[in-house]
Amino acid sequence: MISIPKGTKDMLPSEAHKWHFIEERARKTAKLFNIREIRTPTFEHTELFLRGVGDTTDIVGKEMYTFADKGGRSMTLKPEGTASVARAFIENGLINEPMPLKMYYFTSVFRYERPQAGRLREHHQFGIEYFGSKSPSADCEIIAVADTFFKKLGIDGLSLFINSIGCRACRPSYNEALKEYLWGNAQNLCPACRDRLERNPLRVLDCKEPGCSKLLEGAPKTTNHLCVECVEHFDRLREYLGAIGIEYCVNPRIVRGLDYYTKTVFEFTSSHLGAQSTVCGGGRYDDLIEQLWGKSVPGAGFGLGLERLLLILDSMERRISDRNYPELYVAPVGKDCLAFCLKLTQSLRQEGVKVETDHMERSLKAQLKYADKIRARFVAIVGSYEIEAGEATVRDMSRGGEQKVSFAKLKEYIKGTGLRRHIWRNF
RNA sequence: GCGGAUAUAGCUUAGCUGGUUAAAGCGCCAGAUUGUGGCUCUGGAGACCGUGGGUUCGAGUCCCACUAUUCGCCCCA
Repeated sequence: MISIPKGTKDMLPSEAHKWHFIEERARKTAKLFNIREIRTPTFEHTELFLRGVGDTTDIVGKEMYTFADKGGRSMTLKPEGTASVARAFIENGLINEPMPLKMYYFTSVFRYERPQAGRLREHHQFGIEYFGSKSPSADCEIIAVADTFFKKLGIDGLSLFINSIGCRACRPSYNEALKEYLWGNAQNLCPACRDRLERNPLRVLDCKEPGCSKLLEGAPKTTNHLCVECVEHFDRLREYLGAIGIEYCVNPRIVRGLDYYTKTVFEFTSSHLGAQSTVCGGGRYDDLIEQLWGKSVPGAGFGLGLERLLLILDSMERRISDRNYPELYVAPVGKDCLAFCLKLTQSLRQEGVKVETDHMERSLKAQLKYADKIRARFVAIVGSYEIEAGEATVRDMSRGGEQKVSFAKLKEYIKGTGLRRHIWRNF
């Protein structure tokens, strides 16, 4: 038996409606903010991620699905969404669009890691990217997009943490201060952190080893070493978040694992998730486009994990009902009526009625049983009597009543009696 | 890459200190007379008990290895 690859999941028909629900709410949210969709390839030249995400990161260093194609080019399955969008922005001259340029995407993300609760080797993200604005109002709006989306889904128990990790101008001096502090106590650091100290000192900050955590309590904070510009940016972001009523908590320990972030970083965590509690993470990346292209264009965005979102919805026992039931089931009585029923079914579908009919050559009794299971609202029984009389015997499956309806008026009857149609449309 | 836990039908599980044809519920299929669902009843299909080796007269049960799953570490959504 060939099994599914480690860390991947099938999306089965019985849970399709949950994904559709999430995707629809995401698209509606994006529309509210005037954000348009972009789609980029599943794989890119490896070089893009080396330059964009940064080769000191764990993602690039040990988690990428990299392979040589038949032409000998090194390709990599997207380990995150932003680099691809940045590449598309540059390559398609989107700099000439009116700024800011706001885009959203759904994408598969691939990382070679050990799976655990809320972590897969292929997962899916809803993400947004804003290009062209260096104003903290853009950071604020990005956070508002995520917040609005969560509210639309009816999710609670979320916490928003924000931080500023500075920019090219002030980060080096912070790194120095941090290194100096940590060097004095290096014997208390875990081996991984001792290594990080040289390569990427910022990363020590979010280590959860007890020893490191304790040491970090007295460590210098990024927010105390920011340059004037970064301080102002962070202050204004907080002011704007306050103005639109989004609650947040400043957490100086938040450092994202992607090198392109500057100034603002943030994450939403959920109490409903296990150890991997971050459901949405993002921030500002003012140097990313320049690193890839040479020209400087500021940007900011977030990535939001859809599997984790689904875990939250499940653990909240928030029922997402599947209302995509057939409006009508056409039940042929005997094989002789099949051709007639196929024709009837086909013409009803052309008129926009959701119809199902028999493909299992079941008895009438079994067909009614089946119609009940698939929750068809009506059943049209079509036997030789009905064909002769020119009208179907229509059974209302929730009430139990039966009525003769001429074939020509079936659609009218089904649609007209569908009292719930109005409610369905609002869903 | 490193730890811990688990592995019996499609799903959830039972299987007592090793002992004959491995159970149950749900689900699936079919019937309970003549063309009618939900409830009930009856029957059926479906398991090389994760894989390989060992101990034993005898292994689903004990031992070892491997594999897979799962939770956690690192890191991330």
